[in-house]
Amino acid sequence: MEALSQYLKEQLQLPEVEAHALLRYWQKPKSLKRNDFLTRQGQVENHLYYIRQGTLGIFYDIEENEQVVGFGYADTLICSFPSFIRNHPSDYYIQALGATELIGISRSDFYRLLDEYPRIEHLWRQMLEEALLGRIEREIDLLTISPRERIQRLLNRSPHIFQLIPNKYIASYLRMTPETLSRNMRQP
Amino acid sequence: MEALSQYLKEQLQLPEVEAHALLRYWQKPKSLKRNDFLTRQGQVENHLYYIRQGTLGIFYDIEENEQVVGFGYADTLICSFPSFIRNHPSDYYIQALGATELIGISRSDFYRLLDEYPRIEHLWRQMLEEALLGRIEREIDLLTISPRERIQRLLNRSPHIFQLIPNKYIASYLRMTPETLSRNMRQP
DNA sequence: TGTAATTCTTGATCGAGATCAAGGATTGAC
DNA sequence: GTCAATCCTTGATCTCGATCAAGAATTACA
Repeated sequence: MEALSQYLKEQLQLPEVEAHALLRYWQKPKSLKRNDFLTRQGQVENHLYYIRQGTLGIFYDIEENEQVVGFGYADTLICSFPSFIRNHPSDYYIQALGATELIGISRSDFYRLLDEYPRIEHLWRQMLEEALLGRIEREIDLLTISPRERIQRLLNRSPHIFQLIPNKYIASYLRMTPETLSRNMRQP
Repeated sequence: MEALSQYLKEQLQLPEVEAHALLRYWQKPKSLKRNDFLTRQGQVENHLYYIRQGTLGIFYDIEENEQVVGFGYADTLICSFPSFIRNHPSDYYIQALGATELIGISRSDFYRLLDEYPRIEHLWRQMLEEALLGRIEREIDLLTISPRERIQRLLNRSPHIFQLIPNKYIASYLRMTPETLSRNMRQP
């Protein structure tokens, strides 16, 4: 709980009162082993999670293939966003890539807090803006034609991913095969 | 102004008082001819625009190629989002694809209104959530391997685009050449 | 309306990345 | 710590979409 509290107050500049209100509800701890599902396809995502430790992958089955669309790692938030927002069954599934520990807040609690505390909504708005900017970056990554350039962009933007995540997932995330990633990682 | 007012009140459910406050500031009309720039690369995006009529393209130069990353059409909002949010020079440029008429609100006015009216911030938060969901859809579109499937997804999600926008732009948007788009539009 | 510019289509060729395959290196589970 | 499973690498081949080209259709604008 410490890390989240610090994250809210220092990183996100949320005042004490609001941080306290948020933290009261943010306490549904969950432990996952490698390959355990946090969220399954078809299931409604009722929680927003904060990752205490470990790494997770967000997957989407596309034309019968498992496609990686994102990762989660310590001290960030994760959920099947469309499902959480829309309260609909999730097209995505989220799986632990190693031993993982999370805490969650329910959608109803979360949205109640947004309505109750304008500063929390303000914070959430800012986080959404950031998330949107991230997605826009990601879109350019995906549109970049050469595999080598795509790798380079990810290396620049998120070098830590290469430490945390097995290459085969990164390859899928970068819209290429593990072979292509391997061949292009050697000599830059 | 009519259309925007109606859009705010009916589509977005914004109460009279807030709609009125927003509209007071939202009045910087602009007319563009085909190929005119709304926003140039390197220029800071200081306005958020509402498109009264016409169509626009959002472009990004990627590996020396002009890449289409989005479109704008009547009764929607448009701007170089990262530049508008971050107050930094824009990597994107926005160009009219035909005669276009817009009205804009300045960033400073807009953010002042967000701070002043929680309901406007609430509305903006909801719009950001929607925009984020749209981007997530778009990501899946881009990850879809077969050109034919990518076309199909866009046809399902935004059939109107095919009426409004010349195919060569759509091809770029769908990460393929005009030739490939043409060849795959004939027999489904 | 007429004409020039642009866009769309169809064909032929080419090449980058996918696929298939197999040996070697890491990793994880007990 | 051991052994099995998983992951990474390297090579050979193949395939789909890009590229190049040229003619037809459409659109823009005076």
